[in-house]
Amino acid sequence: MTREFSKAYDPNKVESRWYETWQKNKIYKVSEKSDKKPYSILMPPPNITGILHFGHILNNTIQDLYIRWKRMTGFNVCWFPGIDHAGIATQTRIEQELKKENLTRYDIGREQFMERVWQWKELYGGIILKQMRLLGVSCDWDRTLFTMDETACNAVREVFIRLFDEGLIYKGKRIINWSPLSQTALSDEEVEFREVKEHLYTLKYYFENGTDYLKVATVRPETIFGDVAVAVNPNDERFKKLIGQKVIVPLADKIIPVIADDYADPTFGTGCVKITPAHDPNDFEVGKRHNLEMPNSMNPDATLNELSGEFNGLDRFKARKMILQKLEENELIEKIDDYTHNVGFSQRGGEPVEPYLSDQWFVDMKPLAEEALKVVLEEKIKFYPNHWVKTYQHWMTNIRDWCISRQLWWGHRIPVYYSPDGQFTAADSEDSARKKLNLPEGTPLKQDEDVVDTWFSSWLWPLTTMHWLGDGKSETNPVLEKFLPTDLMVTAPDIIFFWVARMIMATTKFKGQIPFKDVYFTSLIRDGSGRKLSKSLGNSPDPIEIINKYGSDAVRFTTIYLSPLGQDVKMDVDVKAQDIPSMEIGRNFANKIWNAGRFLLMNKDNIFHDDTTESNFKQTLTQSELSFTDKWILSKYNTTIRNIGNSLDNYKVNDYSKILFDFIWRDFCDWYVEVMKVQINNSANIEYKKKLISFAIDLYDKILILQHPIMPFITEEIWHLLDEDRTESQSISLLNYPVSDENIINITIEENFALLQSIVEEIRALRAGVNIPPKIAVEIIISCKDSITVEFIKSQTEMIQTLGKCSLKECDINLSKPNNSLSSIYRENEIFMILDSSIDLDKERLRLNKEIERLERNIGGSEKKISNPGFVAKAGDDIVNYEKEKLQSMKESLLKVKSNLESLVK
RNA sequence: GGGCACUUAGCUCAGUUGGUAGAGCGUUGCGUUUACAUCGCAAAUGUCGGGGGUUCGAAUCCCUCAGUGCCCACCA
Repeated sequence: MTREFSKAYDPNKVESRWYETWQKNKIYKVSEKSDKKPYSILMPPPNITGILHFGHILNNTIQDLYIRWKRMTGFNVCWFPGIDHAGIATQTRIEQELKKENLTRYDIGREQFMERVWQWKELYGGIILKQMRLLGVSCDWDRTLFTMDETACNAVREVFIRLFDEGLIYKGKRIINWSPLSQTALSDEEVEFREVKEHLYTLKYYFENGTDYLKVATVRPETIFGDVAVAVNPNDERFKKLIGQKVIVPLADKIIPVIADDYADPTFGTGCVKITPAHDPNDFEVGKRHNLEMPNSMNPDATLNELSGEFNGLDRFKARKMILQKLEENELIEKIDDYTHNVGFSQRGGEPVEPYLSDQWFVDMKPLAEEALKVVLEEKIKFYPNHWVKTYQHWMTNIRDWCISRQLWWGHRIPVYYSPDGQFTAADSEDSARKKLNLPEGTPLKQDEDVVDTWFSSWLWPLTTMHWLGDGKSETNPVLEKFLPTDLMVTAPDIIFFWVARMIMATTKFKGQIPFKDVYFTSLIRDGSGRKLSKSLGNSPDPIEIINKYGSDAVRFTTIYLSPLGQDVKMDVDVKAQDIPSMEIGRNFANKIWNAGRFLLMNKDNIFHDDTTESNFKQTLTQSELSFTDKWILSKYNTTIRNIGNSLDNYKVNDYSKILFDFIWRDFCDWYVEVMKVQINNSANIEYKKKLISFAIDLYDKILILQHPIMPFITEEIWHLLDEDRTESQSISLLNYPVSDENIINITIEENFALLQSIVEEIRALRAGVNIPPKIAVEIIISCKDSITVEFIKSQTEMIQTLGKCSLKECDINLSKPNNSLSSIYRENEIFMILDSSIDLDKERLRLNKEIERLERNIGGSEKKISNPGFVAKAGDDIVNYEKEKLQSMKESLLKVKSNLESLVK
């Protein structure tokens, strides 16, 4: 062999070479000018601080699979890649670096800080996109968008202004989720609730004049310095007469009223609740209703402030301890109970979120949600799996305003300008702000210091990737016209609200179009004990290591193979060894595919060398030269193509992988190749052999195309090896995906081949049952149920003999069982295996007895069914007839097995 | 508290419109036949979570109970 075709497949020698070649030849370059039907996908942009994890692998493999498949089925595909600036994560990263130099961002100032971030972005920000290349993703990298690119910035600004002008963005003083660690507001979606075991402290709030006190329960005694009232339920008889009286806040010497509000639940705690409007959303509402003051007793870093007297400057949790101590000393604690409740934690920082009263910007979501819900309920956008629609609907109908301002520097700065006298407006420049506010030229304006939530740029992703500017002047362009709406969005379900829902809102609102037609919610990858793979849990091996170990194709295949639509995937992770052993599925499969190709080429070479005519291999078998098995594999091949199409159309990607796995391994390798060997060995006709091998290579070529979307590298490599004329600039990924030819699918042939397979398997089972070594060719006699079967089996004598390692002595109808023989029945055909006398027959008797038991059991069930008048009357004719035939067949088999057993007893 | 999903062989999961169950891994036995030991051949293992209902017939449809996972809300 002249080619490099090692015994075992080595992905490391293949994968990176091909990726470079594809890039060099720009084969995935996209033009919006193509006449082909468009097909597009938006790549969910990974964070610039991120590194590749298994979520990305699954997600991008699915996308690449569809991109490659659609590209090969005649579409002009465009996969828009990109990367997200990830406000909080990135800023935190840079601040950590500054900390090493004993600096804070305030020391170097906003401008310099931004420079640092951009420098960092240039150095490390693209790592994850480079890692994704290892996966073989076939996107057009020239179209990569960064959410802080100028066009994206413009769009964010314009959208902000537009919503502001429509009154859909407003500024408000509200209780928001405050992250003390990042010192910024968060949206509701960025808060995770976890169950925490704490204590419920019942404190004594003494009446202003008197020795009696009110019992007030709280889990957060550190917030007492923000108390402005104690609320009781107006219908609570116990406290009715106390309403309007004054009590003293413990340790604070502050006098507050007892008020009546429905919020107080008489059945909970003591029935009295302290009202701290600046530190609890419910208390805030009570405060508003009663027009109460809203003193803030905390600093942005969650230390107590000067309101808290001697506790000023203490961290909230330390303060709690100290305050409790002091309360204890002053006998102000009535009792302490264990208490388990849910506490909100910052999703990114991991620390408990502080409900915090502050001025923030909000988007009024209700007007946007209406249309966004409609397009999903009307199935203009379809969710796969469909059950996510309910989740989506629930969120959309109970939607709350989105807090979009972040007290960060890294991000899109809020385009709002303030005049010295407190007027403000949103505008794209100071000048236009002055105009909007009717201020004289030269009036100094101050821009808002805050930036918007990262997701405020992400929600425009369908538009910004396609160069939409949002300024009303360029509402469309050739890219938008071609590729919007996109066809598929592939994403994890955990960002359905963060991202999917908001993209739908933004695109319907600003463009009047849906952003995508189908949404595929991927599985979540979990470890053996069901935990989500994550860096913080330390249960996620580095995907790069796994790819290096098993190959990208193997990782792609295994991941898809194990990921059913709509269900999470458990993988046997071995973090210590940086290993995921189940990746062997894909690696072994790749090796199998490799070796099948190797087999074909070895044969091609052998036959070529034997050939004196030197004619080429372009000639293949004619229709009349096709053998039964050739026709069978063609039928199976076309069935496979049809099934693949159905699976992919319905987003059953793991079905797709299984269909190909079974077809290539079970049908093509286990059976067709084995039969092919017989066909080659049994023919002396070199022309026939050449045609046969050409036929097989031709078929294998197409099988590789079928497999290409899920295993791009190995299929490209073998496809090139199979034909030396193929040049480097040619690619299997640009070929047409085979189309199923229904006329070639032949059920009769598939059934007959199944009979052949079963007969061979019966023979193998018989000899395995008595441990006959494979070198001994046993003698077989087959007694068939009819002459058609006799004819068929005789035509397959060579196959049966070779595959069953036997010699077929006789085949006819109604042959009787020879002495010293084993027997087996398959669909009323009896197979006898002649033994050389001395073999112990006990095992065989046991086996036959078991078979009799099984048959009798099934016959019993079947008879019961048929004798049931309801069954015969109500079941369909075909089912009743089928049942009758089955019963008849089983009965005949039973007779035969019984008589075979008797012959052994003799 | 509300919602969604899941419960099938030791493990991970298939099971299309209801007709008494399949695959891969693992286990056991045999095997080195010139594609492949990252392989081949064969074998064993299941009252399809419990109970009830609809039906001639339920892993499949309905109800209920139990368990697991996730999402939403979040009473001090």
